[in-house]
Amino acid sequence: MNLPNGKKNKSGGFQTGADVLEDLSIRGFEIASYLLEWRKISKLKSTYSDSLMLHINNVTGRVHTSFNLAGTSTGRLSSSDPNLQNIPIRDTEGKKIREAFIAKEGAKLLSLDYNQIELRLLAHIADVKGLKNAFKNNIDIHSSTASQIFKVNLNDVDALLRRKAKAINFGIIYGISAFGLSKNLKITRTEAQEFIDNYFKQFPEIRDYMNTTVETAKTTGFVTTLFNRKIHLPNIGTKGPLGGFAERAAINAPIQGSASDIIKRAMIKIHEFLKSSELDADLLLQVHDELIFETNNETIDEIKKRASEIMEQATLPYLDLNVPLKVEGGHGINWSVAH
DNA sequence: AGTGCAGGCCAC
DNA sequence: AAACGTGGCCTGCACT
Repeated sequence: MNLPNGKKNKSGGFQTGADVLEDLSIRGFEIASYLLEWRKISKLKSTYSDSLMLHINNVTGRVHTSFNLAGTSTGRLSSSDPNLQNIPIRDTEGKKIREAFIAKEGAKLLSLDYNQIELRLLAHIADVKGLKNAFKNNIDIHSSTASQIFKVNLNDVDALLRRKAKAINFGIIYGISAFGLSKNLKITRTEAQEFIDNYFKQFPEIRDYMNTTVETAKTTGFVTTLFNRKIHLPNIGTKGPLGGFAERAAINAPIQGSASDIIKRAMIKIHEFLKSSELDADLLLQVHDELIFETNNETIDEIKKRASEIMEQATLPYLDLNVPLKVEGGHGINWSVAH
């Protein structure tokens, strides 16, 4: 179509992913933006609108998922038939899907989610002073990070600096590379490498954590969560791309895995609490760092208070974190409002 | 008609 | 050699 040539995929065709189309669109090729729009709408229609209808149970009138308790390497749950852990939330069209999930008459949906649990656990596990201080003082973590790595006052952190710091914070949890960060932020690899160097200069404990974690994994073949659950890494230490994937998984697994241990402990404690109380509430869903309840209108505030407290204290008595866990909540007539 | 893979894209 | 972690579902296509 006389479009500029892009990269080939392994089948020999041109890549047409969203990042490629976005670039073409910016460069004035209108067809790319139309295709992006069509892809977005058809994704919502086929995967969510059409499919969820077919999953409505004709006895209960509800959609019921299946949770797989042993389907991930890190200890997370997974959800299927339908997957209710990837319901859209980000853009306005997607939010309309969430609005379709409504509470029964006389009740509301209550969503309680852990604020930045993975970065908090990284701060604890790697004993990162710069991160721990920010969390203890309740400062927005991405702004705080931007302030520290770009050497500006907290008040002078603008949206762009915060966005960059946020991308780095996420990248760190995943086992960052200059290549990945540059692609994500649409900057050069040199710039990305400078960001990463600055980051490690401000938070040297994180570099130490990454190095020792990968070394341990190479020696033992596994890493562990804060609750001593093992995660095996059969490809660690091998040559080639698989070895690289295993190293990044080794860095990520203790963080993601510990977070999943914690929310599972919270779910058990909340179940026991609800069973022993007279409160009218049901735990409907878990979405990795979030629990969604359906609660009687009169008991929302009580459930919110008690369940949040259980979630925040869920590591006890086995483990006392040196960073506070924080739970935020919202409620409403549908899932979009609740979140 | 069923199976499997690749590419793409939704969530945390 | 690939290039940021964990998943599941959809379409299109090749294959049996």
